Amino acid sequence: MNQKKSTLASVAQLAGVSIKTASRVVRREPNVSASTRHRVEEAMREVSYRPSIAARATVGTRSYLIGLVFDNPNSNYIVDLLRGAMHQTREEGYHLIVEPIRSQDTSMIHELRRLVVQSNLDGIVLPPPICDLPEVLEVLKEQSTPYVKIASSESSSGGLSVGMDDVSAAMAMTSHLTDLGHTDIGFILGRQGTATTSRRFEGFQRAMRERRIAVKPEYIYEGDYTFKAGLLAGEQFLNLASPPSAIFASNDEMAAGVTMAALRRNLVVPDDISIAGFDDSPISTMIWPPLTTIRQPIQAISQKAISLLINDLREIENEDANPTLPFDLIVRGSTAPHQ
Amino acid sequence: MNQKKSTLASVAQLAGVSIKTASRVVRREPNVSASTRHRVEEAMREVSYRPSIAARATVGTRSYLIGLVFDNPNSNYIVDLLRGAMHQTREEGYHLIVEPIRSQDTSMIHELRRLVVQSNLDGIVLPPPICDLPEVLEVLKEQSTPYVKIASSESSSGGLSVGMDDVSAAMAMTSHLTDLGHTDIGFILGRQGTATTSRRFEGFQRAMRERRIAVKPEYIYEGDYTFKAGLLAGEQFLNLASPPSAIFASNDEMAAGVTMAALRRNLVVPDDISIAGFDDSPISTMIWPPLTTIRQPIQAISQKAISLLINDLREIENEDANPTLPFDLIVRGSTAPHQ
DNA sequence: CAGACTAATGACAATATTGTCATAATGCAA
DNA sequence: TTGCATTATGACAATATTGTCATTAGTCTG
Repeated sequence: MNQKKSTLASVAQLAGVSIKTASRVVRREPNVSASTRHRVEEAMREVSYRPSIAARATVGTRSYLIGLVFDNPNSNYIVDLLRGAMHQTREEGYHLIVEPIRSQDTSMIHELRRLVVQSNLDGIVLPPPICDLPEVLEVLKEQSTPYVKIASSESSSGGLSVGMDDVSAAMAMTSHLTDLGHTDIGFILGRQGTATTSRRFEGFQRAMRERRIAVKPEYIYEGDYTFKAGLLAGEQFLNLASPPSAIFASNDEMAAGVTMAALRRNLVVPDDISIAGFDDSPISTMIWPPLTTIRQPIQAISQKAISLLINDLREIENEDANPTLPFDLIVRGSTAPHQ
Repeated sequence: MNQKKSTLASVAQLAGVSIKTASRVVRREPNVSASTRHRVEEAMREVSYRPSIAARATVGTRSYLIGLVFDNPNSNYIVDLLRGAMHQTREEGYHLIVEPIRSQDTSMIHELRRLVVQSNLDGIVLPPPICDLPEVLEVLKEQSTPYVKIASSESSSGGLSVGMDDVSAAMAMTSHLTDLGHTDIGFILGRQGTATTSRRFEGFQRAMRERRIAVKPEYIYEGDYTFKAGLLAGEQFLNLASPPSAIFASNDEMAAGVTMAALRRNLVVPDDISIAGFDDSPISTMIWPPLTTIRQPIQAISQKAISLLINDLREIENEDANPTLPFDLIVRGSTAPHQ
């Protein structure tokens, strides 16, 4: 049983240096000779040293704690976000504190403040829709807690936001459909007022404009990201005198709804109609045929957010280039050449 | 700006007692006179005192940290579990550390041990399927870290498990169907070897036996909890010379698959065939008609688990009564009287 | 080679809390 | 009132780490 405690003191003793010097090596501070650094690192490996967050936090400078608050009905999104964030925090020797908060709740702001000051968070990750609440940003500025927003609407002021290039992704999907020969393409919007849906719609429109294909008003449906909205949209489109030959829904739930609508009319997907989704949510492979869709790099996004928070938020702060991460266009069975 | 630090020292000074006495009041230790206790509590309120977890953890007795590890493909389940666990930990003045682990990964055990010893966890919650891994339980016993399992299979040895009474729930659903006049009921099993599916099947069988209704072998299908399995099961059942008039799938994804199979044959649910699911997952209301299903009290279960871990694990340990929490039978549009 | 500067290292205090042990106050029986 | 037991309280050490400042070693410049 060589569980031997693994404290900085034991490392220092083993390496024959002072505790402080050992600390310097651990924290990658300058002014340590190469040889001692080497010796200490060896000792660290020997006793498999891991710094105690508790003690670090006690002394008070850094807490080595990153917060992640969420209030989002979409569990898959949250879990992916969590996975990425946890991986990165662990990588950097930090820990993650996760807190669910309810956006509308009046006591929310109060709880948020408590979380931030009591746990002495080094930073906080704000996924949508929380990242678009001005009062939240207010509190964080007031407490001067660094934060990174995830996929926020560009209008929301202040702070860095990391996300995906929704416009390009929607353009890519639209191009995929036009490349297959489709020109009559229906588009289903998501919930009104969300940043993502307007960006996705913009991408669709821009791609269509580039190809000089007119977008008919009756081919636009205002949905709300639900399966049912997709079902209704599908029925409405298919009832038209000249229905579209392809439908691009701005998320997978709605695309699944369209699929069901098509099925009800005994249409064969993708032979009779192509259907495209967005998000690569689990439902996209749970239905038949599986959906052609866009995969968001959610884990990568939250990793990036954490990494920014821990490492180089300061430097980047001034240049307001919100980093975007690459997406994947996933072609599955729901899209095919226009016949 | 009366942010004034709020340490135990400040509380003690304000109350005119020693730090130690203030600590005693905070920790509800005995041997404090009513008057001083009162005075200290007043002072705590005054400076809105909150103990520093960091310092507590440093000194080493209790860490006030509870761990929750997970490795589960079902995001909704995890998020619900998280919600309940977080609520309860917050309630009790503890914090929650969440870590994703991969059951099959060889380094998993090592990481788990690291988590437990490094963070000095006061306890850990083990959801399925992790709760059924003997080596995990081994590590925890070795480190003498208390743990509570969630919905473990009864065969898995040692430790308390809190969950739902799957048998009764399946019986309730079966009764619901027989009460509607159905006697030819198809049952779709989940993944082979999981504790839940065998319990649900047992409930189905028991209810049928009680009503003296024979269960035909061709009405049993071995699925694996996926949408596709449900689709295949549905097709197989509906191809039978005398197809069942109701189908009870042991989760909602499969029930959704059955619904799609019925739809493909232009059958009307629930008029032509009743379909029942299990779990009340989001898909149950995303399809049409919405599924009659069983709601697991997931949040309540994880709350209970945390509460047990923190408060009264010791006392209960000996009596091996694994607590079960009440479920809900949710009747929606997918079941109707037999015609 | 002296002087000055820089790099490398360590001693010690500080952090917020809890555990141990000692001391003071109180209650009660003889 | 004395003696004893119990209750209430506090002084002090311990926890693992980081920050401050001082000291030593090493290097460069003239």
